[in-house]
Amino acid sequence: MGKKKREILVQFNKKIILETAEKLFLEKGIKQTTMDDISKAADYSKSTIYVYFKSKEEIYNHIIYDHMCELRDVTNQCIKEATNFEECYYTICNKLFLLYEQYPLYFSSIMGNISIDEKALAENEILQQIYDIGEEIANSMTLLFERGISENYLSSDISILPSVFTLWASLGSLITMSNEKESYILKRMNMKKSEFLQHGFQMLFHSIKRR
Amino acid sequence: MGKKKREILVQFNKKIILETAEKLFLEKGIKQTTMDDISKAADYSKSTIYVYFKSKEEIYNHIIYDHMCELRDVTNQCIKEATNFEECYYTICNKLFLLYEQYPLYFSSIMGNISIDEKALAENEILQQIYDIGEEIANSMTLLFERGISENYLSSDISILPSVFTLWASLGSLITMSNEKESYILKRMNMKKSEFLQHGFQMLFHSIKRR
DNA sequence: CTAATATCATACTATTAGTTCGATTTAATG
DNA sequence: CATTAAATCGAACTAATAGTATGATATTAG
Repeated sequence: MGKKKREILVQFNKKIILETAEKLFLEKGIKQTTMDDISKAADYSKSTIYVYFKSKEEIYNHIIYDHMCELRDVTNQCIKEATNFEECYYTICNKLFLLYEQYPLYFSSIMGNISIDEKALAENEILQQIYDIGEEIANSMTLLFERGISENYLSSDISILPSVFTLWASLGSLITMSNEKESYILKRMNMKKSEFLQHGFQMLFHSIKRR
Repeated sequence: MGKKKREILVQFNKKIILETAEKLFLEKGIKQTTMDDISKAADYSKSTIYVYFKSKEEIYNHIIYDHMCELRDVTNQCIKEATNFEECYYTICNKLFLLYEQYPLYFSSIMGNISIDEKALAENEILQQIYDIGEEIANSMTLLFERGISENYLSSDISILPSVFTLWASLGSLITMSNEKESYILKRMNMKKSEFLQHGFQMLFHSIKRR
């Protein structure tokens, strides 16, 4: 078997394991899913699972990585297609919300791993890759903010990178919170989650908007 | 022994166990601290520990509860002493940051448990108490926002409760993030953590400020 | 002193991540 | 087809740890 073919097979096996793990994680929770569960459901022996991934955490990190790539693609898409900064801002906000709904288990990690500190990163390939994707996203957002300045939505003396990171952290936390507290929001604020989120997105828009 | 005296002893024992657990959690991490560790360090047998707390999670929740009480007291203090809304806002921001530094392990839970959804809350006394403290804090913040309106820092048609919760989530996430990414912030933005935070606090102030 | 209560030590169960290793299967290659 | 190397299997094993059970011992109230 040529080297190419083998490599394809390896990726194929990894993919099956990851997809199975993700399905189980969603069904019964990450903590509650055991390596034996994954092994049985994916129809590989446990030893084989450990050939492909050196720990459960590495499986988790690979899932995060894949979804961060999706996030990067989505944001880049928004930036490419938007007609102006403000529209792009709200589109990204709503896409982030969709991402939460699609991957509630991973959303915080996806958002929070944008440019994590470079600790113990060197030894771990997948963490390194996660870091790199985070940087790509941060760079795209920086470009978007520059566009915001040129379109006069943002002041030209805004500190771009600090603003990007503050906004990013706020959006991530807002979206997570609106889901965790959905019934509270309905009861105490008489708002649907989506209304609450729109309010929050507007609020945070004003945190960066030119004054 | 009178009932009073016994009750005092119970509280005393609980306190020792909690303090010991917290010390160990800080030293070696929460996950890495075993119930046997706590038992040995606190000098109670493991069985006795389980008389006072029904699980490790309950110990954790009691610690959270205690620190949420501190947070409530601190915010109330700020609100009482501040000369105006803006000053109070920044004082609370800085107090939150101090709280993070004091309790890095619990900060997210302290901030995030403000008014959690009422699920499975009924059966669990300490979670119920945590919920109640969260409500107290939310109420204080509501009063503060009303003062902000009357002092003309905030617009009179602001949606108070949604704004409080969005701000709260944003501040919590910002503070946590600034610590996790401290070295990144220094390297890429050439800012000390405290500078970055001041920038973020100002940004978020503009998200609520009257326009 | 007696009875109730609190504490103790110890051993136990159950779960699960991760390892080991020899047996078996698969497939490339001559 | 036969040889060989790589991949996979399976099953038993280790180590860690939350939580339980139990019977003995100590403390204290009345």
